[in-house]
Parts: sequence; structure tokens; C-alpha cells
Amino acid sequence: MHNLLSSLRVDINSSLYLKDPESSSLGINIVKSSIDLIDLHGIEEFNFKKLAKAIGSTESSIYRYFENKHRLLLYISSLYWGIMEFQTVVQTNNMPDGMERLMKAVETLFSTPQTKCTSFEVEGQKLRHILNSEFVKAYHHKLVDEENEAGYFSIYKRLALRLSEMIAGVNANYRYNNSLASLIIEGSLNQYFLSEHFHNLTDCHSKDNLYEFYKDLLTKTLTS
Amino acid sequence: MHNLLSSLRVDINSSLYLKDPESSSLGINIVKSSIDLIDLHGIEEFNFKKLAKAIGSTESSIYRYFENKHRLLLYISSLYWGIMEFQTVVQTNNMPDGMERLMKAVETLFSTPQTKCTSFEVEGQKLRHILNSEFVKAYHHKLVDEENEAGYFSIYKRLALRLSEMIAGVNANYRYNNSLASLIIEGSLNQYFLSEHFHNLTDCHSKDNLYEFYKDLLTKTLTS
DNA sequence: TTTAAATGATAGTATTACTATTAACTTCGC
DNA sequence: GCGAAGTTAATAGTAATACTATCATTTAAA
Repeated sequence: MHNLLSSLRVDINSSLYLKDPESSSLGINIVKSSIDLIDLHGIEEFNFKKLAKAIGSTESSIYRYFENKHRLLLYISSLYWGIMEFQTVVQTNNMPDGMERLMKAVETLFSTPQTKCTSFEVEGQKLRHILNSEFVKAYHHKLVDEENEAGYFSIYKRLALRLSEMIAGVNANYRYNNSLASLIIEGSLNQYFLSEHFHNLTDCHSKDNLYEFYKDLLTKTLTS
Repeated sequence: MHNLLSSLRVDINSSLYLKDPESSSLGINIVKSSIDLIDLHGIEEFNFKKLAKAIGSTESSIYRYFENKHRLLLYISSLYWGIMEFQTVVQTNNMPDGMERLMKAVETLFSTPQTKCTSFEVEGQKLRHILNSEFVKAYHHKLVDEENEAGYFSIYKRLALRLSEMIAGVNANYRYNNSLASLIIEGSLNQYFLSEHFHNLTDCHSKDNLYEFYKDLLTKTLTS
């Protein structure tokens, strides 16, 4: 299994970057350090000048890898969803029972991403924290339709469709499998944010609680 | 009822503005026109220079009402949630049956806001469209905890808690009423966005569909 | 009618998000 | 080991944004 993990690679849409960051140590530094900085200060406070300073390089060098910070955020987001998809596939592989599969997928979605299967040895917690806070900004903007067309969200959508299919596998008569899948994936980001910043708008303050909440919701919705 | 509607006023946290926009025609113009512009071009493209031009005033005059565009967005958001809360309360008033009450509240949440009960005669559709696209940006930032502390999200939170209490009224043993309430309110914004921009990540492309999806979810979750 | 308050007009600053240019360093084929 | 090609660094510059400041003018209230 370890070999499989290290040989597989998250395949990120190549139009998200100008030069593949995995192709050089500077590129890897750009991604790793940007994850540190965005995790720490948020995307608004983050810019290429600060990033350049942090890695001891220059703005112009960073611009050779990414057109702008928005694209970099999309790259980081794809990295996250790619890892999540990979883990979901690995974890649910060869599970014959539909409900068990679905629950395993949900549990995986609420877990910390394993960054081992990438070139970037970053803390999965940081990656998830970034996605919790910043992913909504990656698609809530004027050019979302163009970017969606260009495939910048394809990994995210593929994961949602996988989940949707798993839901259909549990109950083929359920009419809202796509909406339910989106609801869960959104929740996997948002409920953590609520716990951190709007404490009494959620009852889930641990991964276990969250899993229980969605398990209950899904079991009742799909089997009653 | 009409008198009640016109005499009641959505009470917005006064630290969101420097000078109450409802106190002058310029203030009302600022809010009305900003809703038009943000609806049309999104919050990133929007700035006080463009707003000033649109209403035939100046940047400096607008800065006398709102400290910055972020505060203005928070003001508009409070307006939306205030209307939603008001409508929910009016619509569910005197309903003895808990489930019926909850369903009416959900239906109201997915409806277009009635702006009659404000000083701003704007199209409710625009207001909802802005919230669908921009509300997440109102709290996904570095200063969220400070702003939350200052009460900038109090109407939103009060609405979530009302919904949470309604859920508890249906099933007192359900342990996740806060999380479920947040999930519904988030969904009332997000599922519309999905329908518009990520069409096949949802099955709900009308208000009726959405209502059915959540009705099914809530009925099964709370009564089985 | 006087006075204060509100608004307009204009100018200016710091920061951001880039673009352009040139110089220096690295790497790779030969 | 050498030169060419590619990569990165250093520096400078631009347009737009998000304000702040000042003072003149208009409007409203006492």
C-alpha cells in the first residue's frame, strides 16, 4: 500500500499554473509556504510580496509559476480535494455494503487529509483549515462559470458525484442524491468553521460528533 | 396586518454604520444603489467610487455613512436576515403544531424577502441573490471573531436559534438541533448558488424542489 | 437670519496586484 | 569545461483600490 500511495499523484488541471510547481524546489516552496501563510493570516492578508519574502525569493519568480493568488488558491483547493478523493476511493474500495461504503466516505471527508501522496509535505490540518475558511471564496465570484467551464473545479465535482452515486447505491429511489451529496461536502467544511467561530450554531465540536450527526441524518433519510 | 408591517422596522446594529442610512435620502440611495450594483457585478467589482457615480454623489459623502464596503455588506446582510426573521415570525405565529411551524419556517427561508417592511424599496430577488453569492465573504475573514463579538451577526444567529428551537419543539430528544438549523440556513443560500453555477451538483432547481428536499430530510430525521 | 449640519469637490497617500526589463546564476548537451 | 538555454533575482514602474484630509458650498433647524 505504501508504494501505491507514493506512486500515485493528484492530477491538477495544468491551466491552474504557468509552470508546474512540482517540477522544482522553488515551486514546491511556493506551494508549501503559501499554505503556511494562508493558514496563518487568511487569503486577504496574503500576497506574493509576503510569500516571496517568506521563501527568500522574489515576486517575479512566483509570477512565473502562478498567474495570481486566486489561481494559487484554486491549485491548493484542487490539491485538497484530490487528496480527499484519493483517500475516499482507497478507503471505500472493495466494500460491498452500500451504506457501509457511504459512511466510510463520510468519515473520510471529515478526516484530516494525508499529504503523503503529494510532493508537498505540509500539515493536513493546515490544508483543511484553509479550505474551511477560503474555499467558498474560490467559487463565489464573477468568473465562476468561466472557471468551471475551464475545469478548475473538476476534482471537487468528481468527488461530489462519487458521493452522489454512493447515495444512489444505498437508496435508488431517493430523488435528491446530488443535493444531499453537496450538503455533506459543504458541511465537511462549514461545520468545522461554525465550531470554531460560531460555537453555538452547531452541536458538533469534534470529528466524532460531526460523523454522528451526518450518520444519523443519512441513515434516517435514506432508509426510512 | 399592513399597518403592523409598515410600523415594524428591522433593527440593525448601529455600529455597522457611521450615520444611519435610513435618516436621509442620500443614505437610502446609498443602500438601494449598492444593492443594485452588488447584485449586478458582485462585491469584488464594487467600490465606493462606482457607487458615488451611480447615485450622483461623491466618495467622501458615502464614507460618512459607512466605514468601508465590508461594513456596507454586513449592513445589507443584516437587512436580509432581519426581513427573513420578521417574515418567519409572522408566518409561524399562532401555529400550534411543531412540525407545521418548522415547515412553514423552512418555506419562508426559501422564499424571496419582502422588502416592504424596510425603508428601502428594493427587489427582494436582488437582495437574495447578493446573500447567495456574498454572505459567506461577510464572515470568512480574519476579524470574524471580533465582529461576531461586536454583534454584527446577531440577527443571523437569532434566526438560527429560532429555527433550532423549532426543531427542538418537534423532537426534544434530537441532539443536533443547532447543527441542523445551521445546515438549513446555509442551504437556503447555497443550494440556489449550486443551481445557478454548479447545476449538476444539486437536484433542486426551483423553490418547490428545495422545499421538498428539506421537508423530506427534516421529516425523516426528526420523526423516525 | 444665523448657525450648524450635511454634502460636494478636490487632492493626496499607502497598498495591492500586477508588468517589464535586465542581470546573474544553473544546468545540460557536447 | 564551455557555451547556450533556461531559470531565478533585482529593480523599477503602472494602474487601481481603499481610503484620509481639507475646504467650499448647500441645506435645514433654531
